[in-house]
Amino acid sequence: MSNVGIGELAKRAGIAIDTIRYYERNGLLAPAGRLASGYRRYGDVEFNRLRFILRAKALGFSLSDVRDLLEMSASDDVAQVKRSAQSKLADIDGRIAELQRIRAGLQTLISACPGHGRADACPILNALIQEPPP
Amino acid sequence: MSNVGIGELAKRAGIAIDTIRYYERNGLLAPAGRLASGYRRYGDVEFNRLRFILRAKALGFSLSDVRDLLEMSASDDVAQVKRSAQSKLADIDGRIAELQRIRAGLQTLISACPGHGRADACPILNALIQEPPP
DNA sequence: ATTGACTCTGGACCCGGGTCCAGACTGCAG
DNA sequence: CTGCAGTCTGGACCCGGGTCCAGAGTCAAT
Repeated sequence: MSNVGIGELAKRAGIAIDTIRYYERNGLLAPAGRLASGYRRYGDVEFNRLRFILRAKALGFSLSDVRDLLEMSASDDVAQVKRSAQSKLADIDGRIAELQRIRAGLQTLISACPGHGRADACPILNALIQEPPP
Repeated sequence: MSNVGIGELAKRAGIAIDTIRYYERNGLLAPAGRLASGYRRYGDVEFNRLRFILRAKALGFSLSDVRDLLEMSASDDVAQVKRSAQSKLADIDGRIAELQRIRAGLQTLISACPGHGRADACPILNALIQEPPP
């Protein structure tokens, strides 16, 4: 199958060529080999690895998280992978809770704001002006 | 009251001096005046404005959002402020929904993962390997 | 008057995650 | 063989939101 150049790989993955080279520089995705000319060649293994990277990123992992995941998967350390996923889940829960806290504050202010009149009657502005920052 | 220097203002606001100067460079907070020496002086107005900035940031507004809010509040355009807050609320809702989608995907994988055994039996790794990135 | 703490400026640097560029070289179709 | 698209490298640059630094000048307490 495969054995494609960087342009084709980028096209198949739906990302920019530069991004692939960026991932390579950062130790996430090395080409399967090179032509005598130096042109990178990629096979199915690399394509799947790249999809792994993109998928993990979409799940909220940073590139260095992804690097860790790839290392763990290479080392067959399933327990570690699971722990990492759990820790990422807790992280995401924290982010959701924080956003919900912010949302509630904003919603309260919006509900109380008449939407017209003088600025000093606007609870949104007043809250920003008067409440202590956290 | 007040009429303090930048160090005192930073201390009262609980942020770094450099951050105040950074906000000034970015048009968010100018000092009330300067001494002949060039030293910045700040009064209550500036202190409140700084708290506004910090509070708005904590509500999920970017610095350029905050700049807009400050301009709106200066122009007494309450309707505009309310619309901006509503739009920020929608934005936050979107971020929450996205995180919940991610969370659900992750949770499913974690539940299905035995946490031991070979890597190819781990649904977390398999999902990352096999599913198409979005 | 001296000293130590404070402040000034302009600019460099950090992080993550890319994006873009120039100048040289290569691969492939016609 | 020519011509053009593709690729190579190293490095610069972008974003937001700061952070740090050097060298010079200043304030206030003793």
